[in-house]
Amino acid sequence: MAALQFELVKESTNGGARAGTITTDHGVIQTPIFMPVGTIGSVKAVTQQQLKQDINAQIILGNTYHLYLRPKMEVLEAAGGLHKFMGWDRPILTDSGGYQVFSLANNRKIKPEGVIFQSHIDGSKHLFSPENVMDIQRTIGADIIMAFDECPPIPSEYDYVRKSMDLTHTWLDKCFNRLAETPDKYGYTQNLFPIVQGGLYKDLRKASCEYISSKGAVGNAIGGLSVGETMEEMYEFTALCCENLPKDKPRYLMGVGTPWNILEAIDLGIDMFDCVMPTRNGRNGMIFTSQGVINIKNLKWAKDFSPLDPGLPNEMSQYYTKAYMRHLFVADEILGLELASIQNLSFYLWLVGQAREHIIAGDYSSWKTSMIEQISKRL
RNA sequence: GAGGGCGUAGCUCAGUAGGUUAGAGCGACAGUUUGUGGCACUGUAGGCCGUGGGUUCGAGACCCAUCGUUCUCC
Repeated sequence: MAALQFELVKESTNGGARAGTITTDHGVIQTPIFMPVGTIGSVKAVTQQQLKQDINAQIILGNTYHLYLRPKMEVLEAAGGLHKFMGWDRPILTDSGGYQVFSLANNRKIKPEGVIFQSHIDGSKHLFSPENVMDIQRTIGADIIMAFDECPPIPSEYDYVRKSMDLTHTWLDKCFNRLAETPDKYGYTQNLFPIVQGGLYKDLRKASCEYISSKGAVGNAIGGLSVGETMEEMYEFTALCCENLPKDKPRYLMGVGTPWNILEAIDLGIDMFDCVMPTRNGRNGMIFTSQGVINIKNLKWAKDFSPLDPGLPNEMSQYYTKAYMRHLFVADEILGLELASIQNLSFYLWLVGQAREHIIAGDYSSWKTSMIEQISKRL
């Protein structure tokens, strides 16, 4: 089996946007792509069949930290990896748990050799090091695995961010070494993506990009954004990273974002995205549609019997009405969570598919401007 | 018929020894959510405190009457 390959299909002439294909041992991904988040082996409220048939997800995410705690490695190993365990034969990417260093800040301690986490489930303590995070990701068996990094909050002091970045770089070397020492477990290739850090400091970001680029990885990720900065800062630093990361490798902007964030970042040269927003916000009643954003709990939808999203080709978006969706949410019905998740993910996947088509057609920038205006409206 | 309990926000109820603009939970309405611990979080509106008298500087609290409701006994 072969390492991940990235092929550029088309590049914009008046921006950084590009269309490409990523080939993995579990199939091809057409970029730019959005990857639904399935932290513990489940894209919450959505079945694998729906992911394929309704949403057209090409790759999904898992999370090392969460899968390690549940169902635990012995189960995943016995199952033959996460693909078989959850019944998903398309590509999977696992995040390393680096983000949990940030999001579970109250329950961990950072040391040079790794991070000691206190489990949010039973309070037990676990050391996550670059080495054992690689081992864990070997057992989970994702096609793309992420380096173990530290994601400092924004704002953070320069000295802290610099030290944190150095630590992330040191850990990166250890990740590569460990991966080289250990064989693929399930007969297909696992590909390590390093992660750029450096906070909101241009010199650090640039240095991090250079260091990450020097590793010659098959793909590269930008971390440490969408953690408290303004939208302008996020775009500025995304642009800076794109300029300083290899052109011929996929670029993954971690944790981003809103639909309009994604369209802007595509224009800057990003190929891959993931975000909990379509699923988590969907479960809280925020519906993304091709016409704009809906808070489905609002009274104004109570008697609106128009389709949830008349602009999507997706069957579910045509079949159910806004009024029915509001009813499901007000009544706290489980089906509402499911339909909202499917709608939002369908929309995200539709949107990046449209972006790809317009990149190939050569009119991405003008399309992007009008599309952002349309989809960011509050309905 | 006799005796007792209870009437405070849409609902369920708190309201200390009578002391400024009467509170909570739920519900309603709205806002937030960016490499997912947490169908979560934040806010706003909504009350002649059943009604009418009285005591008092001051009553949701005390007294009288009245209406409603509920329980026990005959």
